[in-house]
Amino acid sequence: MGRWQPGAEMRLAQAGLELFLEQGYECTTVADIAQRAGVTPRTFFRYFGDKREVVFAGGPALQAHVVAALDAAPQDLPPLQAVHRALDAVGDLLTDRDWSCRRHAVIISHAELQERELSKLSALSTALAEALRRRDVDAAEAALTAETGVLVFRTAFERWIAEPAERPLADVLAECFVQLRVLAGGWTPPPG
Amino acid sequence: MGRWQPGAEMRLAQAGLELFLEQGYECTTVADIAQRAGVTPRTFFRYFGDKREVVFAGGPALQAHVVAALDAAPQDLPPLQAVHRALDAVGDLLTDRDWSCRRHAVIISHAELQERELSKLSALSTALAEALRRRDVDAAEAALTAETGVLVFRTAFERWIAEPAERPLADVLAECFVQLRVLAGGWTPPPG
DNA sequence: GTCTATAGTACGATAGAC
DNA sequence: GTCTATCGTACTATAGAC
Repeated sequence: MGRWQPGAEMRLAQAGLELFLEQGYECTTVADIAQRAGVTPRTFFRYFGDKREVVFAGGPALQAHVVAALDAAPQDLPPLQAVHRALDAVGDLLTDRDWSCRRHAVIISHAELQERELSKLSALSTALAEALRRRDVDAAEAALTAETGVLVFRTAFERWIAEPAERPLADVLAECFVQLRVLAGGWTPPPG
Repeated sequence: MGRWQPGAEMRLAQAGLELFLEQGYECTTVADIAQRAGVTPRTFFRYFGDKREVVFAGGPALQAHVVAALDAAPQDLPPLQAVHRALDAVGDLLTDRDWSCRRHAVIISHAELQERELSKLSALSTALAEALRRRDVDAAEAALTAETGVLVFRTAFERWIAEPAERPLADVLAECFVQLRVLAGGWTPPPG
């Protein structure tokens, strides 16, 4: 066995989330997180560019999953419906609703983390826009469609977290897409 | 004459933008900005919570102007059209396109500033949603409508900056709203 | 792994406007 | 005198350089 335990990144991510919940984001130093994970602050900055990043540890994998889902969606789907299909795939990796709630509570507890969250979702938009371009969607339309899809997802996610009743995230997402169509195009769902 | 020149905040904002353009955001310290503005770093932090804020000096006034425009819009307008009307009012205060370009160039030059920009636009969304609630729009619909409007505005602003031809921002904004309706609701503009 | 620059905070002092 | 804006200093923590 080596000089150090494997899985430093995961230990750091878990320690960070725990400490932010226990004593708050501001009152937690990088040194605290590193100590709980059994490494030095130097190692923390090896895995995470800054203190905020520790909250977004699983992000790249999630983004790759969503982009793959968009690439796998039927080619004849209209762009926004394809994006909807892709965002449904988030549910595959967000199985632990309790963890999502805790993580969300940490994020809304501090402006720095909310900023970073917006930045991460913006990066997801960009990645989805690139995937739309691979489907021969015009660049301007791709950008607007991807941003719109991510906005609807964000709205749906926040409702899902806030709701007491535990219904599938995909249901809330579909509901929000209907609401977007209503407010944007004046479309109303058919009766019955 | 007093010990200090008036208008420290405006001098700091101008010095900050200049220095970020001249030598880059990273290579500019708060002390540099303070020195060019003729104050100490301590005074910088009196006016701006952190180094990034200096780029967003005019923000609160702009937001108040847009919110006032939404409050002044006819009550019978559908929510998203009222938001569109409000965002048209941004053009009243963004008269200097050259300055907008320089400011935009600074923002896209560094991730920290892009993050803060998203955060500011998010705050604008929240303020517009509150204004929609004053028009008796349901809370969930107000939030989604405001976010959608700001998203369309952001897209329009970026196109306006990128375009070589100098057409009014309001024209680009209208174009983007049409594109949103098309991609969201399948609506197409009437021929002729 | 150690060292250092910079961001950002806390407290106190000072100088002018009124 | 009060109020407000500036400055000085000492300090912690982040983040990057060596």
